[in-house]
Parts: sequence; C-alpha cells; structure tokens
Amino acid sequence: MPTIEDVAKLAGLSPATISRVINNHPYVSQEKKDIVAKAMKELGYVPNSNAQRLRRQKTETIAVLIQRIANPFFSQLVESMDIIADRNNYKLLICQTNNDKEKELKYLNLLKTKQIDAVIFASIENEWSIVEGFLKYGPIIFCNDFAETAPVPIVCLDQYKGSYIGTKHLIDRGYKRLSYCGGSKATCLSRDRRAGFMAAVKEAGLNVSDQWLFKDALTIDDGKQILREIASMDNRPDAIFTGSDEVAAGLITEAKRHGITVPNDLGVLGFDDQPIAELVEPGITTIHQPVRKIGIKAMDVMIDILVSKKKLEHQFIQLPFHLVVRESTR
Amino acid sequence: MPTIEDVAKLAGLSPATISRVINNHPYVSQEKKDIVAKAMKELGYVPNSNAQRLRRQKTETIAVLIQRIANPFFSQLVESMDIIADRNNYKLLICQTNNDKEKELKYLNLLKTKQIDAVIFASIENEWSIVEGFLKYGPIIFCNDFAETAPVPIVCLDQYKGSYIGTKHLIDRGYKRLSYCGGSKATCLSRDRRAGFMAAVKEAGLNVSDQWLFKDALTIDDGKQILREIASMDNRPDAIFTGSDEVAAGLITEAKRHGITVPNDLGVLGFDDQPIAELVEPGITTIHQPVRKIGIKAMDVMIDILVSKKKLEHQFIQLPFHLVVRESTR
DNA sequence: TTGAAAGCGCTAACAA
DNA sequence: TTGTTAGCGCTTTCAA
Repeated sequence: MPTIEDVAKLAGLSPATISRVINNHPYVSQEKKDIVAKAMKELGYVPNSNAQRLRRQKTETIAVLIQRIANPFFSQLVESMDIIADRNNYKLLICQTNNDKEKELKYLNLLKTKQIDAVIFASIENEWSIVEGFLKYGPIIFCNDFAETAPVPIVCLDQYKGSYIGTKHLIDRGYKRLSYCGGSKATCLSRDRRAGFMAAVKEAGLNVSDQWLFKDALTIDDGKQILREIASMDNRPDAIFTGSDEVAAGLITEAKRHGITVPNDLGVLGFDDQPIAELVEPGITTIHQPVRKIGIKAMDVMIDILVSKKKLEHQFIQLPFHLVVRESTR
Repeated sequence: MPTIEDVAKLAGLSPATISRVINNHPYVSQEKKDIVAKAMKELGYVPNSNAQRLRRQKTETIAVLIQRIANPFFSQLVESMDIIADRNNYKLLICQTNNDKEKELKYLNLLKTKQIDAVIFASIENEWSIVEGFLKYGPIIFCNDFAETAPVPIVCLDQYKGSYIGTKHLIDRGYKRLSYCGGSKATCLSRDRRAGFMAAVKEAGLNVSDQWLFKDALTIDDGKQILREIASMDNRPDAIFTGSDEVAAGLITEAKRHGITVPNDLGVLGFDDQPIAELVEPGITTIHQPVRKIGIKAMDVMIDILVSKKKLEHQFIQLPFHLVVRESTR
C-alpha cells in the first residue's frame, strides 16, 4: 500500500503538499496539484483513514441505537437516516441493543474509544443518569423514544396526542370495553402513549379492567398470544389498542381461528401504519407515524450539530401524525 | 482524555506494560496487572481505537453490502449476522447500495482506506471483473447472491432447485398458464431462479407467453401493478411465480379489487416465507428461505477466514430450503 | 506557496 | 518479566 510519503517522492514534493492537495487546502499551485494528482493515480494511492482519524480525532461515523433492525419501524428509520448521512459523507453504525442495557453501554463506549463521533438514540435502555456521562465524549440526541430530562435535542412524535386520537376513535365508534397493549419499559414513549389512552378513556367515563391491560407486546406472535388470552376471558373487551401493526396483525389473524369477528366482536387499532396494515384483512385502522420524516429530521439535526459545532441544548421537535381508518374498527 | 502514557505514569510503569495488560499478553505479573487495572480505572482510561487500528492495521469491522435495509429479507439477514459478529468482537458496517454501482464501489473503497477488514456481498451490482481488484485489500465472500466465477466462498441456496420445486407445485396443482416475475439484474440468483422455472415448465410441455414474463418486481406496489396488467389481458395466466412474498402480497390484495379470486382464478406463489405470508388472506404458498441460517453461516465462514487467516478459495455452501403450502394455490 | 518536523496514541521488536 | 524505542500514516504549525 502506497503512503503519502511514496506519493511525495514520486511527485518530487513534500508530504505536506500532498496532504494539502488531498484536503483541498488553499495556497497550492495548480501546477503542483496536477503533479500530485498524477502521482496519486499512478500509485493507486488512497489515504489511510485510521491515520487521518488518529490525527484529526474524528471518524465521520454516527452510531444509531435501535432495538432490532428486523423491526420494520427501525429499518425504515435507519434507511432514511442513512440517506442523509451518506449525502453529508457520514457513515452510519447501526447498533442493535436487543433491549440489553449492557450492549447499549458497550456501544456508547465506542464514543469513548473514538470509533464514532456521535450517537442517536432511537430506543433507550439505560437511565439518563447513566448515559449522561458520555456526553463529554461527543454529541448525543434522541429520536422516537427519549429521556425527558436530557439537555439535548429530541425529535419525536406527540405520543400522548397520538394515542388519545386513536382511543377517541374507538370510543366514537361505540366501543366501550377497551383493552390496551403497551411496551414493557418505563420509557417516556410508553408512558405518554399510555397516558393518552387513559385520558381518553377517563374522559368518556369508561372503565378498564386490569385484566385488559397487556404488557410486552411487540411482535406478531405476541398479538396472537394476546388474542388467545382474550378468547379465554369471561369478560372480554370489545376493542383493543395495540402498540404496533404487527401486534394488531397477529390479533386479527388469530381472531379468525377463534371465531371472533373483527371489527364487530373486537375492534383493533394498530400503530405505525406499516405496509402490513393494508395487506391483512380486514385492513388495520392505525396511527400513522411519519417514520422517514423522523429519521431525516433527526439526522439533519445531528449533521448540523457536527458541522457547525454548536452546543447541545434541550429542544423538542415534534412531528405531526394522523389516524388512518381502515376496516379493523367499525 | 487520558492516554496510555498517563496510565503508565500513574502506575509507575512503562507504556509497554500497560499495553500488555490491555491486550492480555502473557508474562505480566499479577501484581503489575492489578496496579495497571487500578490506574486505568482511576483515570477512566480507554484505549483509542484509531491508534490501535493504525498500529495493528486492523479494524475489527466487516462490511455487509445489501440493497436496502428496509427489505425484510436483508434486515433479517443482517440481524443474524450481527449476532455472530458481535459474539466474536467484530462490528458490522451495513452498506446500502440501493442498486447503485457507484455506491457499491464507494463502499468497497473502505477496504482500501482500511476502514473495514472484509466485505460480505449479500447483493451485488458490479461485475466481478471490477470487484476482483479489491481482493488484494481484504477478504471478500458472497452470501445469497453471487458472482459465479469468483474464487471465494459462496454461501447460498440452490435457486434453481427452489424455483423448480415451486413451479412444479403449481403444475401439479393443475395450473397450466404460468406467469413469472423476476428481478431485473443479470445476477446468478436471478438467472438460476428463472432457469428452474423454465425447466419445470418445459418438462411439463407448457407454453409461456412472453406477455406473462415480468421484470423488476420487488415491492408490494410492483405486485399490485402487475396484477393490474394481468387484469387487463385478454389472455390471462392462471398462476404466477413471484420473486418475493411482498410481490405476492401486492398481487393478492389487488386481485380482490379486480374480482380475481386467488387461488382459483389465479394461483400465487411467493418466495422467502416472510411473516407477511401467513398474515394475508389467502395465506401465501411460498418457498421458505432459511434467511437467518444463511446469515449465520456466512458470518461463520468470514470470521473463520479472518481469525485463521486462511486463504480464500472457491467454495459453494448450499443450504436447503423447502416449499410451504398455504392457500394462495389450489 | 512550499517544506521540515513534531506528534496523534498505540504496539512490538529488541534489549535488559 | 519489564522497559526503550521506533514507527504505523497522516495533519498542521512554524519557518522559509
């Protein structure tokens, strides 16, 4: 592998001048530029990134922390982020935490070891008090889920309003015995979403049996499982608010096997508006999240921080979202 | 940020000894080990990866080239690879080429610039003759799609057999007017898959109208579009072989709108066996690909190459797959 | 506009 | 078992 020194020798110039050409510094004569370009080409020279990184103390790499890449929400989010990052010559390091606090810390450590310049949390496992300490090694922002007290930019949706609107829809359609599936973690996202549901329920003067509150529902299989539980109840809910279209799809599929008719016996509300929502039958009434927009916005914010070196400050950027009515609710 | 030198000073030892402790070298007394550990902890020291990489000429990072992470096939593949990589202390750099030759080359260049140690192609855009030149910068293997003549390990499925089995199934169920959707690229995967289809068709003495051959079908929307084309034909096929469950799902959904009954008016065969296959109605008869197994196997092969520094050689590792019969075929 | 030289933080050959 | 030292390949200050 040729080094900058080899190029310098071949060009009859100093390494410094070669470096200037590589980095587009001003004050290099066109003549030398040409000579250098020729020499680089002849040798097939490419700068060694690790040497550059060591010297510059920058990696041009941003880590994105997510739960699982196979979750369509995250894969779409990451895809949109990648487009913006790439356009600005940043690379994305996709970090799957799998709901594991240790793994999250391991990834955060990349900031310390200078393997990444910054971190975007799209899901978070540890308490902010633990994450906080990493702020001195590089910028951190949130996107989607977040830690409320963090003094950093947060790009998200108004989960409270979202689930309020969805729940209100169920109530308006005459459902009275509402069930709720949420995540397991005590994150802001889960909390707000649940609060929105509860607010709408309370406002309508409805009662929610504890039996109808489900936790840890994320996948298609979780949805199926929940339906089986519902089927075995004496006191069944007549509608269910889920945290994702996958769960809703699982519920709908399994409902058919149990002779439960959606939307009449059971109204089902999804979340996300994934492609799957319009493929199952009945189509899933769901709360549309502008996934890609969140990804793009978050990456824009991060690039801006990195480029303009501006200080982090607490800031809430909330994007709008809306209800998509299909056939899984009356 | 403390450096190895700071630790050395605090511990009253040389940087070399600190380095030995970091890297678990033999011939360090337990006593010194303890002193060093204490000093590192006190300073909150972490080795600078870029310095290590520059010195060692290794990054412990493997690039995986895929089309799009939002494609469930690829996101599952990547997820399974990541588990194995992580277990061996390798990081994965996910590179979305978006079917763009230039982007692929850009990512390959990371090999030259020492930002990655190796490359796994899960989809390929450029000719092997172009990629070949990068072999001298690090190991390259294929997984899923591949370049046949490449003298490197290839982990894949027998696409020919797969589509043959699927097509045979359609024929056995009495379908006689078969349509085919394939990818657009002239890759080995596309070619073999098509050849398997053609072989089964020919064997059965059936005729395939050119009108029934579709290209570039990848997404749900592509499936819908194709169904619309079929609906407008005078001479309709009675079954269709698709390249993915997404396309199949699009076809099925759109068929309902056009009063075409699946599986009676039109048999639909998917590919992959994604979760979606059992959620749509009718469920999709499909060719199951052991995605995760491919990912795990490919990563095992790569890690082995990297660890044992063995030379690359042409080797075909084919994994089995099978037909899953649901309701989209008679 | 160019060059000399120091040093980013680490590892490993060699010496002790 | 430990230390000294020479780089890995690059950028940047300072001087010319």
